[in-house]
Amino acid sequence: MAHDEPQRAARSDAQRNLERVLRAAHELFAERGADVTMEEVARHAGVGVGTIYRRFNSKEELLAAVAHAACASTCDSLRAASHATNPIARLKALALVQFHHSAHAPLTHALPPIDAAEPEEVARLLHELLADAIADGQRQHLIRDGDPRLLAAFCLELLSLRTCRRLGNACQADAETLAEEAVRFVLHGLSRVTA
Amino acid sequence: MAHDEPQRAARSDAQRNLERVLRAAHELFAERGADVTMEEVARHAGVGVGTIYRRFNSKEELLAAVAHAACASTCDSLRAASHATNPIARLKALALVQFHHSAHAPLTHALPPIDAAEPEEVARLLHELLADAIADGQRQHLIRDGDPRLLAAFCLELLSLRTCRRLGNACQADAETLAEEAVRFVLHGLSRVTA
Amino acid sequence: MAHDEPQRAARSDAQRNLERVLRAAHELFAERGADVTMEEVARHAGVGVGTIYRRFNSKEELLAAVAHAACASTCDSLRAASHATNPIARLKALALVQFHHSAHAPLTHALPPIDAAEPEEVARLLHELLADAIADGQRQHLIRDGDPRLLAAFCLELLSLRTCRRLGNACQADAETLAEEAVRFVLHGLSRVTA
Amino acid sequence: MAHDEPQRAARSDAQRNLERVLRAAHELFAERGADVTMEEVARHAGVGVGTIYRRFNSKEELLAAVAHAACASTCDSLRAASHATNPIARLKALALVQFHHSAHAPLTHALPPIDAAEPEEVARLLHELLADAIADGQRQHLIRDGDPRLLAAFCLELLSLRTCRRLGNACQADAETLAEEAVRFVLHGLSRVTA
DNA sequence: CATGAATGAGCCTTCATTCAT
DNA sequence: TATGAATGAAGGCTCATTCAT
Repeated sequence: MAHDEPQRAARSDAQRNLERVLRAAHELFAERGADVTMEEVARHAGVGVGTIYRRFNSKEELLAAVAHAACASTCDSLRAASHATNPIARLKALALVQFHHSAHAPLTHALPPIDAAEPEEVARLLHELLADAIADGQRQHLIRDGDPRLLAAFCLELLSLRTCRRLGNACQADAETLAEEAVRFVLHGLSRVTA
Repeated sequence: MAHDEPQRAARSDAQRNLERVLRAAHELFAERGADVTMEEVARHAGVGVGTIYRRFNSKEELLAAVAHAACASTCDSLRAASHATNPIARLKALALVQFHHSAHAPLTHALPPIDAAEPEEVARLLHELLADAIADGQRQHLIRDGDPRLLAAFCLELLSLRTCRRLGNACQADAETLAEEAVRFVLHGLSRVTA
Repeated sequence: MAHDEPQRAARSDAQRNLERVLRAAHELFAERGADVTMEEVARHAGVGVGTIYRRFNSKEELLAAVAHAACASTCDSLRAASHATNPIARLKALALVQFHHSAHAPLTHALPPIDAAEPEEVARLLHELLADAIADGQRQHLIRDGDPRLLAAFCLELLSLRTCRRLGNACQADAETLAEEAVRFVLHGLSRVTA
Repeated sequence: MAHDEPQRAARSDAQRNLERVLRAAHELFAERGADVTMEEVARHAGVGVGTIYRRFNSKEELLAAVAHAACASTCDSLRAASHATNPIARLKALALVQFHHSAHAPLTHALPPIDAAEPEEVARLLHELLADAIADGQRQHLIRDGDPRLLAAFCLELLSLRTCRRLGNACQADAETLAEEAVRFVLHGLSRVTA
């Protein structure tokens, strides 16, 4: 037991390094996409490049791992958001998840097709849950008619941080305000036009 | 005049090469952004790298030229689209321009800030014209209330080829159909909800 | 302290590589000027090109560094040579410094104007010290009359390794012998012609 | 005969082009050495690159031709200068030839060893004639003792335009004045020290 | 013959990856 | 196990040379 201490310490050190690497990689890749140097990631994480290559066999693997973590986090949020029973509330909650997930756009965009399965799966799931909510809303006559999958897709598109950034350039509002406006616009777009 | 022939012949050949280079560069940059090799562009155009460098001093200049051409084309379309007097028709026409202009997204995204002025100017103009159309529509009670600039921004975002490509993955329709659906969604979102 | 060893070992290895690079670069640049390939320098130093670029941001910087080292070495020699009190002895010593410094002629010639400040400063200093020695000699009636700056310039010109190499082609003597002959010629040229 | 006219005109045109190319190449190479672009030479000569390649199979050949012309000119001057009977006058005349020949230094410096035979032959001849003059002067007790070949070599070195340019930086005199000073210095260096 | 557009080998430089310490 | 120096393949760019007009 006594001689376990240093090992455990070493292990926790390694664990901490792994986390630092992932955090650093996430920040940089999410901000600037794939054209960030491994050296830069290492520096940002406060380790040497070798330390990264001990855990990840290539830059691609690191990208995939970071994307995986982001997707896992989004999935947690999705599970929580899909519990609401009211279709409109569910729709709002899911939209908010999409809004935050889109913050990693440059990251998922940078993935090579072979590694893009998971982010696409997340997008697929998000889209499915959104379509379900819309279909429910249609059944309850809260939302206008139309292919739910298509309507859901439009909603997703409208609710990305990237979008909000561009709006910030054209208009005069902060991201959060714009997000709310976007949800409102979407809901209006989905609302029934009564007569 | 007769002795002009060879010169003009040489020039027309060069002209054709220039066009091939621009076309090749446009296709590749618009598809995959800036991380396309000059060698690749040259191969795609059926010329050597030197031929490209005879016309463009750097990859950056080539990118800028291609972006310029795309912007000029979009401007032509904008002029044509902004003639419609009916606000809704104008809105549809402008939306279609945006739809096609967005096909170059990775290209304009790849431009260094210094060269991004023109694409941003086009985006600004597109946005302004759309906002004008929306404001007109509001005055004629054809479009619901709300900041025209904000509403216009949402419309733009929704009408990109990129968006349509993603929708193509999730749904079962070709790009043109999706574009029409998107316009319809947007118009519904802008329509007055008559109690 | 014990755990400093590996770091210091790594550092000393790197240090040795740096020295090898500088030595290789010096030899090649001094011999053939700037049109030596970085690959060639690397091969000559027994390293990869990347190793050079780790220390020097560009070929120009490498050139500048090599030139700086050569100038520093010359400055040391100058300090030592300028201590002699006898003007003739001082003149001889300085002439020898010039003789050795001129071995790097193609190197300093290859520097871009922006980096040429230091070599020019060395040349200026050498010239100034030589002119001082000549002026002293004139005051003591050991050297014939004439503008000391001009006479000094002639001396410098006559005392270059490059010159000696050419003499070696035309005559039948080694460089050192020729250097001595050159000093003798110079001194004779500077000597007072006593009617 | 009538139909000879255009041919002769064409031929004289070609002749004129050849001269222009040689003159342009001479000016540029003599000023900046071998790192002048063929395109630059062509532009300077007012022709296309193809016209140069019609006469010279390579840049190297052009360099050699330009060097040949310069050497031939120098040889003419040498022949004229070597007629003087007075050794001192002959020495001065030859020194002046060297002074002007050295104006092409960067050009001859740029020649690859294989083509350097002729310039070296000129240098050899110049050196030989100078040594002869010195030997004559020694026989007539006008010049101090010493190996004539060695003394001649020193004279040559001292009398280059390149030298004069550098002196111009350090002192305050134009090239011609400096040349005269150099000759004076050389003659003083060669003069007999009586007693 | 003249032209100058096209070619492509080769140079400088970057960066993912490896490996000695 | 962590470090960061070393490696070298690959990309941007230049320029001697060729060739269609």
